[in-house]
Amino acid sequence: MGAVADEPWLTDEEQKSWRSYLLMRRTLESHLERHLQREFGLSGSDFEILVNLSESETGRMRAFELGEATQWEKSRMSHHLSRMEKRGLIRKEACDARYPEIALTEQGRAAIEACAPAHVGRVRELFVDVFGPDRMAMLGAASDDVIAAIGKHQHTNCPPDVSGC
Amino acid sequence: MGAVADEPWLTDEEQKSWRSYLLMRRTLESHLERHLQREFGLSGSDFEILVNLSESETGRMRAFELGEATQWEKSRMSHHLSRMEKRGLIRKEACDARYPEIALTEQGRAAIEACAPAHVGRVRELFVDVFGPDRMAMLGAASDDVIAAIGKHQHTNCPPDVSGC
DNA sequence: AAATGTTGGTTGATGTGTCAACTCACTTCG
DNA sequence: CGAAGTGAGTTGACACATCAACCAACATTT
Repeated sequence: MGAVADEPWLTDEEQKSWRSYLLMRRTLESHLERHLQREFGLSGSDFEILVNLSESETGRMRAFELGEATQWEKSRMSHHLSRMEKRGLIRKEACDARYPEIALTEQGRAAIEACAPAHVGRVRELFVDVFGPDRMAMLGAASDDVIAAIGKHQHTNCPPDVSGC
Repeated sequence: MGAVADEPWLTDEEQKSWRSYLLMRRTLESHLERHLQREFGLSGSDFEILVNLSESETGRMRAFELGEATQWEKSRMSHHLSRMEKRGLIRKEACDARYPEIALTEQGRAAIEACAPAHVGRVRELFVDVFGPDRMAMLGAASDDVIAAIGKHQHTNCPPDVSGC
């Protein structure tokens, strides 16, 4: 468990921060998720879809657009939209006779409007305000760097013939 | 969507950082998880259990200890250990005739030793080194603050009679 | 000693995410 | 025109997480 330079292992400092981060991530996520579920009967996934739909001008989007916005796999999207439709939160409308549009229902809009303030309030209280503006800005910048690094890694590390990249 | 002080909403700055963080978190997690799965046939959950077992002196722990270390629900632990046993990664040994011990098998130890360097290497390359020491230290400190805030919130916000807190 | 409670652990039902295979409308190329 | 291809979306099988109910061994109480 040393800190030899060309070994992949983390130093004690690094490991401590990394593990704090992992624990925070899990604790925050399950806390937010549980409250959303208890108080409003919505999962984090439901919330994400509803936010995207409610932010669009028309309240309707194609599944593909939702996929771009959320970065979900298409099959996850399909499954989840079916479940949400069954619960009356959205509706699939076959306008294009090929690519159905996903529309927010009354009930869906009511749900998102009811829970958004409480949810955002908790995000602010437990995360944004705890970080504070400086650390928050730094986190945003570092996050963008990590996203870029992963993107670059995807391209450099995958010769085009290798499957599944 | 303004920034009225006593409203819960996030400012544009805050929202940008928060969303970058969310995207980073998801991208990193799915990237690490997918590679672990592809290259070694292990899920992140498998990895977590195996790391804890392999770090213990004896290579064996009680399920309860694993639960404390990982913060999993006990039923999740039970289900997952059953699956891992079926795959030969661990073994449940009924020494105490009541609380079975979870032991690393040969195969389990081989699996964790084979994949740990690659996994840690990716964490370093894509996260730790991208953050760099300063931002990494800051993230660790801020994470601890968030964990503390959530802990305090749990206590202050739940009158003892309310169910499920 | 019998009744009760506590606690670590299991089980089954249900909702969710992922992968691979598939459908179907439309394109493109022969 | 017809055959192969493309791309959005669906489906089914499986792994997984969560919840509530349960079990079984120990502790406590009376």
